[in-house]
Amino acid sequence: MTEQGRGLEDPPGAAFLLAALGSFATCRFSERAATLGLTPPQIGLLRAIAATPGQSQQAVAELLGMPPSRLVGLVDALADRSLVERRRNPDDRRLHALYVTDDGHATLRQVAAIGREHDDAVCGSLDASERAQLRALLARIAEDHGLTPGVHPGYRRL
Amino acid sequence: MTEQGRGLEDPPGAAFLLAALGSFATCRFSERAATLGLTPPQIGLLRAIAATPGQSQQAVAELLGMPPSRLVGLVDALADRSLVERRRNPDDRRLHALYVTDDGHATLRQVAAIGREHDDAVCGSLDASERAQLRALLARIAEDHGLTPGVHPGYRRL
DNA sequence: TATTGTTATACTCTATAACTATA
DNA sequence: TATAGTTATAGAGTATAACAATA
Repeated sequence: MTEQGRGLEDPPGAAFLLAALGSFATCRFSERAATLGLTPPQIGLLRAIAATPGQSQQAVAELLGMPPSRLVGLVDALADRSLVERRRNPDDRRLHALYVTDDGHATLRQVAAIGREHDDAVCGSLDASERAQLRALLARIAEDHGLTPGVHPGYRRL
Repeated sequence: MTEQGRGLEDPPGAAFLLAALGSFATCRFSERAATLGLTPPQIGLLRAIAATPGQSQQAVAELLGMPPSRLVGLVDALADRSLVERRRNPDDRRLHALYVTDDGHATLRQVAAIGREHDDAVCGSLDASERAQLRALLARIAEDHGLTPGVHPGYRRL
């Protein structure tokens, strides 16, 4: 998506810079994720399952703010690669509890590694104190708008 | 697009916060743009034409980093609403020079207004000095990566 | 009848490549 | 033949709604 803020010559506002750099960062992260054969949504789901193991697909879909039908394809892709597994609940066979496998946890460690590389690549021009400052400012904004920590808001409906 | 950075519980890195807040900001800006009947890409194009009047479609497409074929539909939409116009070059009738009309300039003033509202809504929890600090940090990162000032990078190929 | 997960369908956005008109 | 713009086609990603299985 291409979005403009103000004048091409005027100093852009913080919100426009946020949108532009966010798009840039997402694009770059997507490239790194591809080296693991994963897409950003797949990684988001894998991490969500690891954070809340044993939840139903509907519960995880709710946490991530996406329709359950979308989750199905994402879980399929991760399950095909044995990174997660669905376990039927014997007490209520409608429910599919989601778990990360050992392979999935190993992949999550690789994900953490590319996340650090990504962070260094994006914020390379800032020293440690500046990066902490940036993190603090961004975290304040995110909290102010009620964003779930660690969850990408995607383009969920309001 | 949904992207995860690190753990849902670990403090996310600055790059992840950037992606998450950028997506959030884009979504919110898109809503404001809709009140003008415009999409973010249309606004980006309108602003680009205003910044470089009389350029060919190919030149503007190059500036924005999109294929010329994509520009056609965007220009059509803006031209249908008389916000921009194509003027054929009599010396080389293949060229369509792009100009913003008076209506287009009036719309750009409305765009500037919603841009300010948007900036206030997104950064409302920061005081003026913090917002300036944030802008400075983000501008450094953007410059470090060679982003064209005032132009949203979209998802252009590398 | 209500709920979980799944599938089917349709729609939006975009890129690639073919096409036209001018040169 | 080469270039500017346009149109056609196809693919990715996603939401909505219909459906099947289970309660």
